[in-house]
Amino acid sequence: MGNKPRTIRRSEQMSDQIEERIVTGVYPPGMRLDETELAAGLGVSRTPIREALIQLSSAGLVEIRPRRGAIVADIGPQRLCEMFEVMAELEAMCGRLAARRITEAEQRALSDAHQACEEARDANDADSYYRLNEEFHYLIYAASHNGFLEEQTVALHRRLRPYRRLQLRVRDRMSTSFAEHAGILEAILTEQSELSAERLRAHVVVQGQRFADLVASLPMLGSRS
Amino acid sequence: MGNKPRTIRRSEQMSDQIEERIVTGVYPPGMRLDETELAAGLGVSRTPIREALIQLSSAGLVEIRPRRGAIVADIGPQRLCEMFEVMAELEAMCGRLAARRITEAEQRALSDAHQACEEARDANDADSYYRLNEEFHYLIYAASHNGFLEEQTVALHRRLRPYRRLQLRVRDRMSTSFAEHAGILEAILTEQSELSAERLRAHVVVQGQRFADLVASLPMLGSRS
DNA sequence: AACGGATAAATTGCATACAATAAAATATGC
DNA sequence: GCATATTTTATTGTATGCAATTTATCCGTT
Repeated sequence: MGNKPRTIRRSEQMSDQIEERIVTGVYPPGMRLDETELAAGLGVSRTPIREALIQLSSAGLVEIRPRRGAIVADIGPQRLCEMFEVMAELEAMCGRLAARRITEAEQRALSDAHQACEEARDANDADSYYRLNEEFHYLIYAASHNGFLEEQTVALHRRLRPYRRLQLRVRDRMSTSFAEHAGILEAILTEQSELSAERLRAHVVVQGQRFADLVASLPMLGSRS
Repeated sequence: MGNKPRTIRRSEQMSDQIEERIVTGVYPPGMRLDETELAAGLGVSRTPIREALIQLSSAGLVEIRPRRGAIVADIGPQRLCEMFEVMAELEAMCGRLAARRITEAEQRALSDAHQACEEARDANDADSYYRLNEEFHYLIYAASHNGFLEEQTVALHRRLRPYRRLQLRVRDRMSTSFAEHAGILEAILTEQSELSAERLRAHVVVQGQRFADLVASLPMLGSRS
């Protein structure tokens, strides 16, 4: 697909770097992000760092408190549930549109992705499954043929990523997830738009609920300086 | 309601200023935003301006092309339709949740807002109606009791505002809009969540379509430097 | 010894200076 | 005379310096 103008701005690169470290948990929620420290660590001046932090703040990944510095966004259980609620609806919308608009090539790609998930499940490879699961979902977003919706959904997905990581190890996660995927795939391939939407919504909602339970059990996680 | 920590950052203020001028059409889509010029005009240095532009870029209101400066986002008809499609779904979701969760106080406020709209319609006061219409919708967002959803919906609403302005003068816009509002209000007050969602979706979709027609008729508007 | 206030240190926010790149203008060759 | 190459100019991107405010430390008082 058409790759964008490819920015060479340092602040963009810094933003990507920091975002990567946030979503992979290197910088855990609540961690303080010192501008000078980051600048020194990444080998640039404070200016690109500041610009990157502002960008990440707009994306909701960090929180900037005036005169008090930036911290990795530490989203409370309440708000997290709200975000999953919206995520479920966005995914449902992607599914509804995808069922109506998916091309044959996209159908094949989606089926392939599903099969790849199956192999990862059989191999009990959680890391691979996580990655392939993501690809499966992203293909649905793209098949909606609504570029704006795709972007919004991807953005929110990324934003929830640091929290989703926590539920990787839940018992039988892969099997239930895969079974749900099968239902979703079938609904999309048979162009049942409302059924696709419904199944995707349920798929995400259950993730959110699972997650909420997990959060409730773990009192709190790394609020480090 | 709870007002936030109230930032004193200049870049935030600049961002608000520039956003205001964009959504009110003072800075029309496609217009070049010169950092030095803006800085001089707003009485600050380039730094807060740059930070503001980055923020607005994240919000989708301006587009920053590397080394080539920023322009007010000029969204094509295609993408605009996509955005209205998403907007319709977000509003529908707000309506669905609002119907289930609205409090009695919020019911009264919503009814009052509706009545205010009626008065503006009777007075044939388009400007007032536009403002009151916005309030009506915002009350529904808030009544969803999902703060994240509310934020996202408001953000997208704002982003579409410069384009919505164009259809203010469509014949009988107020009357049809008001009639649709009546149906929406009734569905919410009787707690019919799916009906609320459906009517809100239709209400927004029709806006999007009206707008698309309008865009198609006007070949293009102000792409000036 | 604990609490409160004053001073000191550190960090953010803004302004300015400089460097790098793209656009414009001018000159040059055919 | 037009197209192309080169210089000039303007604007963005980055670094640094300074001021303002917050946070930490230290000392005095109760």
